[in-house]
Amino acid sequence: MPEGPEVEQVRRELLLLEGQVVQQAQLTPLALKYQRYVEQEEKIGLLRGRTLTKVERRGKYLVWWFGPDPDNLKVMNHLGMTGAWHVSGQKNEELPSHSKVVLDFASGTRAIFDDVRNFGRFVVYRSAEEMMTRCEALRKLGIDGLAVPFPQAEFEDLLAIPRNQTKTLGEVLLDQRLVAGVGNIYKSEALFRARLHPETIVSELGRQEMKSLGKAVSEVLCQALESGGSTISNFQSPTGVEGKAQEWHQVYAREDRPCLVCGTPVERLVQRDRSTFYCPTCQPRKKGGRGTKRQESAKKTTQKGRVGRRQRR
DNA sequence: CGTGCTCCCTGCAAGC
DNA sequence: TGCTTGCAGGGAGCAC
Repeated sequence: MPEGPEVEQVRRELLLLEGQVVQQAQLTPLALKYQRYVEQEEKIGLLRGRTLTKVERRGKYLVWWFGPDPDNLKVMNHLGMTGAWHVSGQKNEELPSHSKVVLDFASGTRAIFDDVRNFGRFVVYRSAEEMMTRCEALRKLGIDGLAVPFPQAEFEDLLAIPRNQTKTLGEVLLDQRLVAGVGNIYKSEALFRARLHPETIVSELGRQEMKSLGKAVSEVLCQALESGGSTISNFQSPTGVEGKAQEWHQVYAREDRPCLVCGTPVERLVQRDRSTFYCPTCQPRKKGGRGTKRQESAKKTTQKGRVGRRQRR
């Protein structure tokens, strides 16, 4: 699943499209089976004839800017779990099986948005203002986890606000209003690097621990970007470049396997329906920390690799 | 303002 | 072997 570093990787590979003019923008027949794209049917036509002036990343979102007016059309694009862009010069090739959006540029370049699980988004707005009004999540994003230097003071200020004080570290790190760009993989990796137990309550953190946490988040994300992102299960970059970040995952998806530092079996717990992997030895619970109340909602799993989940359908 | 719950999706691993 | 079940995941939208 693309997190901040993977989305940044995608952005960089889309940069070659900047300055190009859209000849045609279409939704695929498959896309029109979903309400979220039917809503875009009319607006996507507005892209024709526009120049793509910029592709920027905000957290895990890509924002596509279309000119000529700098405050002209904007596209909010989220890759969700399985969204991927394919860029090529071939227009006669068969589309990937879950393609949703096809952008043809005057240069002959074609960009295809393919999204297997359909959790991604591609939403056209008439202006930046409309986008920021309509897309609350984008408006509320916290600091960018990939920012260099990492804004540590701002990070600590955000941790100090009331809604964050009572959360566990595992919960708060996934909140895009704190650090935008952190996902489930780098959440576990950052906690491991900071040697902090995922059930630690934010208010229990000392100055030094907040510093380690910010540093760990920043380092994990930046290192992932340098390695070209994690190529895991369903993430693919536009040009098929394979990331190497998964090669240094210390705890993620390593339940029951020995910690690479101390050999203790890695454990997994579930927080807000998301798995968190950690080493119980390297990331000990805080001494004297209360926090026992929290264990109810963050139950440790009993079966290997399976979690009891709510029933659906 | 906040929290917590449900839903969106489909490939595929696990279980029978 | 072949079928069914349900997990994986981030975010939107809703009720309260």
